Amino acid sequence: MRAPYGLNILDNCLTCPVREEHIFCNLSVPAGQHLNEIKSTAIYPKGAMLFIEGQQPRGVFVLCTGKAKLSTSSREGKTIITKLSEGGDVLGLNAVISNRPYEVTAEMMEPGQANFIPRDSLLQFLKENGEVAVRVAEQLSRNYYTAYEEIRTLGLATSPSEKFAKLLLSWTTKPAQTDGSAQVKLTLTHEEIAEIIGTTRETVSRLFSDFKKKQLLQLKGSTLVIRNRVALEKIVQS
Amino acid sequence: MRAPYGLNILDNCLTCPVREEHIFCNLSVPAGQHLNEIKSTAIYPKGAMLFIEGQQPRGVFVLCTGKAKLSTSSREGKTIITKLSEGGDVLGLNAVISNRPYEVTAEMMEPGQANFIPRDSLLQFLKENGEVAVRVAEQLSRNYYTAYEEIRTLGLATSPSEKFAKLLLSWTTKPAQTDGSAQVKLTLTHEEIAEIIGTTRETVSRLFSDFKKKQLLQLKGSTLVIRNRVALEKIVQS
DNA sequence: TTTGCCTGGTGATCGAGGTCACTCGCGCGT
DNA sequence: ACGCGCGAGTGACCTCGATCACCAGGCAAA
Repeated sequence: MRAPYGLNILDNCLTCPVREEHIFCNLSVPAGQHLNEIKSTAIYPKGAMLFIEGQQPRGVFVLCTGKAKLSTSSREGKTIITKLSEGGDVLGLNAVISNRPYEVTAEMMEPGQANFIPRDSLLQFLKENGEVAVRVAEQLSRNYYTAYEEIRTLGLATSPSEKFAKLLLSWTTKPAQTDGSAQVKLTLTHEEIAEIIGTTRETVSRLFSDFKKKQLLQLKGSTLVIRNRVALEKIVQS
Repeated sequence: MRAPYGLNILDNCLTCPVREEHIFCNLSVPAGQHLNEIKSTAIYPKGAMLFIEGQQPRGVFVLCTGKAKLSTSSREGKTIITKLSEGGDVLGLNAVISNRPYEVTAEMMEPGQANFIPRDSLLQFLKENGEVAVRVAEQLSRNYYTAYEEIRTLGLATSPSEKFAKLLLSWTTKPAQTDGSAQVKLTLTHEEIAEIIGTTRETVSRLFSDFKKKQLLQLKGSTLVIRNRVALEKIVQS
């Protein structure tokens, strides 16, 4: 099955590669079938807005492929990115459950597919499937912990270099590699990194220069190489 | 019934003055009785720690009277206060539901009574009382929104004066009074205010001076008088 | 190719606010 | 009365990072 933007559509949750981690997919057969009926799927281009901060919640989006960023802005235009989402993430859950406006804007950074589940159908589905409701509660509290991590970063880690180091480490905790070096594909612009750690484009640029000079990292094309993990951890401290 | 610290113990949830707003109190009779059996109650002095960040969750605390502050700290000792709690609030809910360590420390600021519900009993109770489980989910998402408000304050409202103005306004949105002035009893030290808005004691002190000079506020003993609400709102902007 | 536009790098400047160092005043216990 | 400790007010200093202002390279559309 072919689709726009050169992507294949995943129209069957049973063969979906993100099936395992997914709170709405790895379900009992009847529940899964019910969910298949109420969901609709679509491919979104880069830059597409799944939903915008302040909108009334229409439903949740289940990101299958692609990447999205969640952000919130002030009226003067300052923006912070609060989370980067990948395949398997459920977006807009809190707003739907509490029936309050979306607290963030969700924008596609890389084209990808997302399933949409309308609010009413979802709530009905949850009432009928207690098992899934429990997963939703767990997901909500995971979201809450993520939010608190953000609060700690913004409120306690004072200097940009500290936050930058923290971010770099968060990108490489997953592979937990070898000697002390690790590689990451760098897909964010300096501007976006600045919005994550709450500083300016220029400062991020200077931080890269600094850290390169101090042998903490290295750039091979768009691949970021962490050279000295322990030194980064010492910068983070807090 | 008399108790330490000159406080009366509320031993009956049915006559509790915070009964209405309380997610665990305003229940059906059988559920309320069940809850009464699994809860224990105690009076805590000022400075008492209900629980500490990082501890495994033992259970939730239902604050009946008194005030508590929730805070999180970095290793170097920097602290931010994330929430001030009053009668009716449920503390530690997220940690209990998700079985992760308490994400904050809860410390009594004014002596008061709290009911304790052990984790196991609560989870069992929730399984048997779906209605209450729903309220818990709603409470979780309320907590989440509060956390996001905090993220916005820390990440978007850049200057201390902006955050300070925001805080002052948050203290007086409730009475929504008369002409444009409002009164609040000031119970926090400058140090604590600094920990709420993420700055230093000295800066808070200077902000009070500044705002007094600009006729925005006034101090009568420990009573804070907001003199010019609109001007504060203009400072907040964002 | 040319023309933009977006991203990135870097210097210069400047001001807000953190830090340090006092002092003052009040309440409290002995 | 005395000393003590805590909260508060304020001046002096100095650092860090935001801001402004350029410029260079890469990439895409015309």
